[in-house]
Amino acid sequence: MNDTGGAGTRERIQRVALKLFTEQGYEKTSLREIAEQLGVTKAALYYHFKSKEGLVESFFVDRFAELDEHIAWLRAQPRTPEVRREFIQRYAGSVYASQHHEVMRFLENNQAALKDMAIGLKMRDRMRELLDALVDRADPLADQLRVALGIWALHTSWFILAPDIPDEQRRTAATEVALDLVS
Amino acid sequence: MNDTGGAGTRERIQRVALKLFTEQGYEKTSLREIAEQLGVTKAALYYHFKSKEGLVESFFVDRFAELDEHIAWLRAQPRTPEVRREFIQRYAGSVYASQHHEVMRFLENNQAALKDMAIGLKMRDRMRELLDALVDRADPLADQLRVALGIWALHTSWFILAPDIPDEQRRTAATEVALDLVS
DNA sequence: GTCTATAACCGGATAGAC
DNA sequence: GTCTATCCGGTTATAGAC
Repeated sequence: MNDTGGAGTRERIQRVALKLFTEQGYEKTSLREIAEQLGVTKAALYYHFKSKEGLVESFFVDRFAELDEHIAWLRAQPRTPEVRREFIQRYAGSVYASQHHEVMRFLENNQAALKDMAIGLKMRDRMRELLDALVDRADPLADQLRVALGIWALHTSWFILAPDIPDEQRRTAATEVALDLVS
Repeated sequence: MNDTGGAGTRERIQRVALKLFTEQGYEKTSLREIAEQLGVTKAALYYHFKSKEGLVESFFVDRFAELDEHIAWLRAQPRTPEVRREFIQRYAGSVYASQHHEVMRFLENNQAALKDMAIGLKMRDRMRELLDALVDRADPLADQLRVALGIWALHTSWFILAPDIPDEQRRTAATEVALDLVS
C-alpha cells in the first residue's frame, strides 16, 4: 500500500508524534515540526486527526482496552498479596509488549499538558480504579503507597536507571522490586 | 515595607508563579496571567527576573544548598543500609520543612519544560550524585531501583495518595515505606 | 488524500516614559 | 519600581484548490 516501511500515513504520524512529544514535550513540539519530519504538510495531519489533542487521544485507545482487561480480571479476585503478585507478572508482560511503555513514558513526561485534556482525566481515573482493585482503601496507608510504587516501578524502570542497561535486566529488576512491594 | 502581607514584590511573584506553574503547567501559564493575578504588569516581572526561565531558576537556589549538604554528609559515610536509613530520616525532615516539597511537585509536573533548561540539567545531576552517594553502581540493579524509589516515595507521597489525608499521616507512611526500601 | 495560503491569535521580551 | 506601547515570531486551525 505504501513504500515507507509498510506503515500507513496515519501510523507514521502517530509514531513520530509520540516520539517527539515524549522527547521534547507536548507543548514544545509543533505540528509543523512533526509534518516536516515526515515530509508532509501540517494540513495533512489535520486530515488524519481532528487536532493536536486528538493525536494524543489516539495513543491511548489500545492502552485503555488493555487496562480495562486487567481491572476486570482483578475485580473477579480477592485483594490478597498472591493476587497482586500474579497481577504484577501479567502487567509486566503488557508493559513490555506493545507500545504501553512508550505511552507511559509520554504520560510521565507530560503530566502538565495532560492535566486539562479529557483523556488525561480518564487515564487518572483508570489508574485509580486499578489501585482500588488491588488494595482496600481501609488498608494501612503505607501498604497503599507500596502498591502504587510497585506499579510505578514498572512504568519508570527505563528512565530512572542508567541508560546503558539492557531491557531484559531492567525488566527483571523492576519486576523483582514490584513483587516485593505488593507482597 | 509593604502592605501586601509583609512579603516583598519579588517574593509575592515567586509564590504565585510557583503555584500557577505547578497547577497549570509551566508552558500554559503566561507571564501576563501571573502579573494579572498580582495586580501588576508583565513589565514589572521583568524588573525582578530576567526572564520566565529565570523565575524558575530562583525557585531552586535554596534547594541546591540543601541538597549539597545532604550529599556532602553522605560522602563522609560508608554506603550501608544504616546510613541510608539515617539519611531518609534527615531527608524527610527537609522535604517537609521549607518549600522543598512544592518545588519537587513543580519538578515532577514539568519534566518536559525543564528538559532543556540549564537548571533542569543541574537538578538531574544533583539527584544522580545523591543516588551515587547512597548506593554503589556495582550493587544489584534491584537495590539501586529500590533506593531511587525510596527517595521518590518521599517526593510523591502527597499526590499519589488520596487528597483528604492529613500531612502528618502522609509523612509517616512515606517515611516507613522509604526506610523499608533502602534497607 | 494532500497541498497552498491565510486567518486569528497569543506568547515572551524590550524600549522608554513617569 | 512600575507603567504603556509595541515588536516579532510562532501557534492551531480552516478554506478551498488540485
